[in-house]
Amino acid sequence: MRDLPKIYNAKEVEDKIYNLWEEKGLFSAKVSQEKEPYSIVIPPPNITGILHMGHALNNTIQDILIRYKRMQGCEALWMPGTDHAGIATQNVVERKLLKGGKKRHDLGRKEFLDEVWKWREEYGGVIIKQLKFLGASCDWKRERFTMDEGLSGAVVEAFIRLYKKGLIYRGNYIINWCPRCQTALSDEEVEHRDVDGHLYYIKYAIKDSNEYITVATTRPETMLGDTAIAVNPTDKKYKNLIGGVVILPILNRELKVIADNMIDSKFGTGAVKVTPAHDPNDFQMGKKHGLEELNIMHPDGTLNKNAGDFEGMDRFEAREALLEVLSEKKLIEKVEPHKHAIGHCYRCHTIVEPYLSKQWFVKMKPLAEPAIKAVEDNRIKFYPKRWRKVYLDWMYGIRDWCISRQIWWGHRIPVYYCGKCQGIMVSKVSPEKCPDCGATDIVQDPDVLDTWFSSWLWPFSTFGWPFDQTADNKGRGKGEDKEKDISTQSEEFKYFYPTACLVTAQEIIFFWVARMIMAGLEFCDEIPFRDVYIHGTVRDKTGTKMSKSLGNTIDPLEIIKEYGTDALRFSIISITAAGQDVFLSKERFESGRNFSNKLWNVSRFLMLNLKSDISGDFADIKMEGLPLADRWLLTAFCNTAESVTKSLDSYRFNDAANMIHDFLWHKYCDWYVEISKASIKNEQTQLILYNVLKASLQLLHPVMPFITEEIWQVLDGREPIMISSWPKPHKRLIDTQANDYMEKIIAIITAIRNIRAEMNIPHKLKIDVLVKSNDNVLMSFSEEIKIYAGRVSGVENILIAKDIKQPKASASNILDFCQIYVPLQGKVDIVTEKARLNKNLVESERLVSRLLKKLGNNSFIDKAPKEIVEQEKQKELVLMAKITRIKETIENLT
RNA sequence: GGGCGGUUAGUUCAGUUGGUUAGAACGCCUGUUUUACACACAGGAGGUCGUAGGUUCGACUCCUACACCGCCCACCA
Repeated sequence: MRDLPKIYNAKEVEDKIYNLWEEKGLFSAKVSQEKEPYSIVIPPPNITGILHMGHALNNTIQDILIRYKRMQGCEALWMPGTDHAGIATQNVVERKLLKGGKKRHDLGRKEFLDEVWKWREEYGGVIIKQLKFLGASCDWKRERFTMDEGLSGAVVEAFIRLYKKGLIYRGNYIINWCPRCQTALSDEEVEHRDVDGHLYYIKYAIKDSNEYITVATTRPETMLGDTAIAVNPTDKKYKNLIGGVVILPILNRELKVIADNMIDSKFGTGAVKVTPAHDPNDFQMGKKHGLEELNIMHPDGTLNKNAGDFEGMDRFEAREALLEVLSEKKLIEKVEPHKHAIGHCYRCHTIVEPYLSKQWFVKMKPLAEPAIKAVEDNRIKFYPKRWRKVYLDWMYGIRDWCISRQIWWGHRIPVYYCGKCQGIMVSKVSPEKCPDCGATDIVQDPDVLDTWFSSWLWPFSTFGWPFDQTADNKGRGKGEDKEKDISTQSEEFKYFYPTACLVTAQEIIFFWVARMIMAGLEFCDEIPFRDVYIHGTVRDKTGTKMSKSLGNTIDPLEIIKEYGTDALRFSIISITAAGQDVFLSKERFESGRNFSNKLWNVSRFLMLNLKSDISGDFADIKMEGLPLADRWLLTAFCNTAESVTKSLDSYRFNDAANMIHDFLWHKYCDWYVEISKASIKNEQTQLILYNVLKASLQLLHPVMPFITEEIWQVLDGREPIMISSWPKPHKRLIDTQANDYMEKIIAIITAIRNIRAEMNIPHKLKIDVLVKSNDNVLMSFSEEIKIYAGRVSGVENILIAKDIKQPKASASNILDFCQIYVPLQGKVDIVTEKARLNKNLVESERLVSRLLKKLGNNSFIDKAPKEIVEQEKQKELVLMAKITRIKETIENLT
């Protein structure tokens, strides 16, 4: 054993330890038939990502599971990688180009993509480096990227399979369009936020009449694309207008008045303008009534030539201009404030436009069915359970998935069009000629796929799926492992898939979790994971979600720098109850830092006091003749080991962390180490100090990997703690009676300390103590009590006996099972002493009266279980006796 | 509009199937340089568990309403 430096230098230790693990190859997992597999795939962070508290929480949890299972003897694989994050990354690179005054179209597709790859080479690995700072024990050699050769092959394969099954189609529909990113979005990529808007009441002239019909709208500019007016067929107000014609203001086009029961006659005026090209409802109505779909907008959100004088204006600019014109013409009946939810792009937060365009879709209902069943049958379980319902509700109402994106960065859609006959070819590679007409004029679809179209394959594409391919199956990207043979990869898939647990946040259930389940069942005929653990969202202390734009973030890297990674991990885990959101402030990390410091110092204490050649494990501890405190500690340790194991098995990470904290700090350090200072040279004491600390470090290792490894290396060093075996409680070491009596002694010592503190007895002054008790067993521990109390509460002599009389001028403390007297000639003030005893009396009487009420209730006696009644009667006896003794003690005070 | 979560000490939160004298951390008060740790040690104060009902021998825990805070979903223009 070597010494530990006085101060724990987290940064230095963390670098050293992480390198040690990596050098020894401890992160890597391989197929091993003797071991049970335990695998987790990481939610691949975006290559644009930088580590935030959400990542810190998410990855700490995964690392805890992986380290725990690894120590339990599983072949634990944590599969890492990154996501190409189509829109997000493209936006970042576009912004960078813009600084040089260039747009992506100035470069052209190929050159732009080169730029993105360059950017990725330079910055795409930042998040991985940061995960390493966090201590993540991923099998880095397996690191994947969603744009790898292999994973790209998987994407194409998945597309083609679905297309052939008729589950992918192309069509003109209203989709969510981001005018800034200039691409379609899926429904999930739109964030709805309540916005204070207005409801404008606009008058449309009825043809050949002086009258008007008023419609209400929140988006007046879309009226330029109106192709009808709709009312409810049962609405008496408008009955005679149905089939008539009204004049669209400004553009003066004629619009038919149609009847449709989609219209709610109670909302607004009961009459609705119909704009099939710019509203999903109107689109549906338009189809039903054969209305013209008139697009008035360019992809960038400016109006097109169909908008007349408003052509070229931005949509919101046009709204203002249009309202002005309408107002001049006195066509605005009124304007009401109106709060409503408006969709925003989840990547750039621009207001999304419902937009008519030709896109590719996945038919989801057939995919959803088996995925619903898998959860209904509990083959996949959600933790906490409430997310099961959220998942199922969404799946029951699932809608088709718009998967084409009008951006460049991503997997290009494997569809080719014949320039001559317009035929469609779906293929892995560009066909040389059209199979229908033989033309060679062939163009690939310019669009790329939604990022999530690669993510949903992640749990199996990372294991080399698809397996029946040769061309697309050569592993991971640029150059490495080209020779890897297919059977090996299938072997790994068979071994590690399905994965054990998916750890993620609530926001991602629909985007990713649900889709992975569908993909797993569709493409592999097997669920992708058995458990889904949903942790809370990280918020600031006011409850607002942490985000860069709000500036309310706490940077995990800063915490790591200041307090150490283990402090970060411990703190965030100990305050995160299963699935609850986490409210953070910087001060909350102090508890983790303090705990690190405590661990470090108690370890230093051992180094300074233990024999340098100490060895021997739990088996070498001789229980025979072992003192009480030692038995108590061993029992408490076994209980802790058992509870921690149970907690980790049920995803109760905060409980696990807090239980080890409590054991190590308050039992091991505060009591056992203090007491053992009296017998520090004793071999058994040393063995216990040594082994209990080591085993506790093991229990703590999944949560605080670095400091536990560092201390372990110094204490033991034979093999890293990381691959040591998870501690099991040994029956031999458990002594319940000793445990109970030690708890009593702790109560006695606490009572003595209480007297000392309240009587202001100086620390250096030794005192004598008398304990009156009828408990023979307690008396049999007299010698130990004397040592313990002497060591930690400054007691010179202590006498435990049945027939002790209350000495004159003594301070006392009456417990449930004994009376404690401290003779203090000349130091006891009768008034304060009485007050002290009285407080105890009042509290005991309060408890007794409550008990008496309960025991006086006949139906309690009749109906409550016998043990409970007996237990309450016992309590009453004990308390009554205690009250009597307190009263006597007060009376004898002179 | 539908669904979900929360409401427990000054603060932030635990409290797993109903039976504990309702816990922790931080903060607060008092004392301590006791030979690992002041990022510490010892002692202490502090809660009618959001409100109102109900079920039960018994409710922080189960049920029903309500209030407030927060989140998610939703094509009422």
